[in-house]
Amino acid sequence: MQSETIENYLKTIYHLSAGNSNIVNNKQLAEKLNVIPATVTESVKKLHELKLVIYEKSYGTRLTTSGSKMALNIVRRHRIWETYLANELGFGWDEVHEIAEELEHIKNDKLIKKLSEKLGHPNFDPHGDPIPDEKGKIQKSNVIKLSEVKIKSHYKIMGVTDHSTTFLKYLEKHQLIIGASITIKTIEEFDNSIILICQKKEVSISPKAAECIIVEKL
Amino acid sequence: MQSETIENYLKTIYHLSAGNSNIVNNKQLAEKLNVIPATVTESVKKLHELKLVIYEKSYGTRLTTSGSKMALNIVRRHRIWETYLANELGFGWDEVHEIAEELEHIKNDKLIKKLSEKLGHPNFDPHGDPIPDEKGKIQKSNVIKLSEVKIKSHYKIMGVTDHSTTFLKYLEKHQLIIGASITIKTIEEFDNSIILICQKKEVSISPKAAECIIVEKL
DNA sequence: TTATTATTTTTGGTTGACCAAAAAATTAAT
DNA sequence: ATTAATTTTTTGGTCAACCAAAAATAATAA
Repeated sequence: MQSETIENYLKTIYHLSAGNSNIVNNKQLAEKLNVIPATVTESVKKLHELKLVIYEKSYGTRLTTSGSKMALNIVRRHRIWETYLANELGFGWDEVHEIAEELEHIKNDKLIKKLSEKLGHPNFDPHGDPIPDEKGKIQKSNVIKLSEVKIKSHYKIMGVTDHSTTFLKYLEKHQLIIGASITIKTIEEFDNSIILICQKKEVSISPKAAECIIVEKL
Repeated sequence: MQSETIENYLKTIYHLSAGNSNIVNNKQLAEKLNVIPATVTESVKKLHELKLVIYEKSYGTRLTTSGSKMALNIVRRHRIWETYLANELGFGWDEVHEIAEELEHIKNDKLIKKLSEKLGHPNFDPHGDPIPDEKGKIQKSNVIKLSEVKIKSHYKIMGVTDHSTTFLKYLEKHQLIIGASITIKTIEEFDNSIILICQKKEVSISPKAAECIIVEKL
């Protein structure tokens, strides 16, 4: 089995099992990997042989310890590259994923080490997703989307995932400033709008906008 | 045919034909690509179908205009990456080639554009090899190794291709400074040592050291 | 020019990653 | 519990990129 194929399978199993070692089924995998389930059956058998997953017939697949280690390393590479592309090379967040899908397969640990160093060894990527360290350890994040906040809690606005001028204008109009602290007042039952207090003013944010705003729990 | 395979064939044909459209034969290609000649026969037939090369049976292969364009683009990508790894990420010149062999296949023009921009659109890589521009144009270089200089000519020391401390000590001892102008006095017939004048002092450089010093003709 | 050597091509075969369709097994619904 | 729907696996097959060995062609030397 080719290393790029292995990496893509492990990464996908990792994501589908939500970081835990939950069981993943063939149909899901097939969908994410753009192959048919029959192909997945074949592949997971081989990965089982390689002791990277535990595959139980007609039941499902989960990562072994070494498979998990590899998966975390790929996730690390992917997110380091995304962060590097965004922060050091000025790419938009909408562009970085696709390029990182290719770059993540470059096999050179020193390269990732250098990139991480340049970035100041970040623990989170621009989307707020954690970057596993060299040993695969993940730092728990308090960073979520504004659309996921709980009522009456306090947050800090960390950034946005949409850089369009229309969205930036929206932020300005609603007086939302990156770095500002906010308190969630209520969430409208009718349309899920979020009513929050920012700089002592009450503002209402649409669910669509809330999807694009990254906040950190205080 | 997979794009990475195509790229490796075109790049290799380009190098073996020395930038011109000289004919390349299967044996040479097979050697460089680490495959047997029979495989090359098969592949160049396909490349001919794709109009990227002109393959004449039992005679040889050369690049078409579009094949040449592609080859130059790969060379560009390779050398931009090498330069970036060396200049921006602090890799040694001995390390960059291998990594660039992988990175050159990442298909994203904007990425190369950004890297080139960061580097100030260099026309030459750290080895003195020219970097083709976006259109494939190559700037003729006056940069050569000290081992290739002509007698009684003037040069400027541009850099070195060996970064070991032993070599750097050698340079110091011989009072060779990057940026300094030099004049070639003679070349020893016996052992090809180069006698040159640098900062008004006469020094003798061994052929081995001369291989690692990059100079520009003035 | 003929023999020898080198190179190229042909032929038949492998492996990895995939697919389509049929069969088997599992899960859900009545 | 039986049927129906879904998911999984099996079976047979493709395609790209490779190889080994034999046959054909070209180049070189005697």
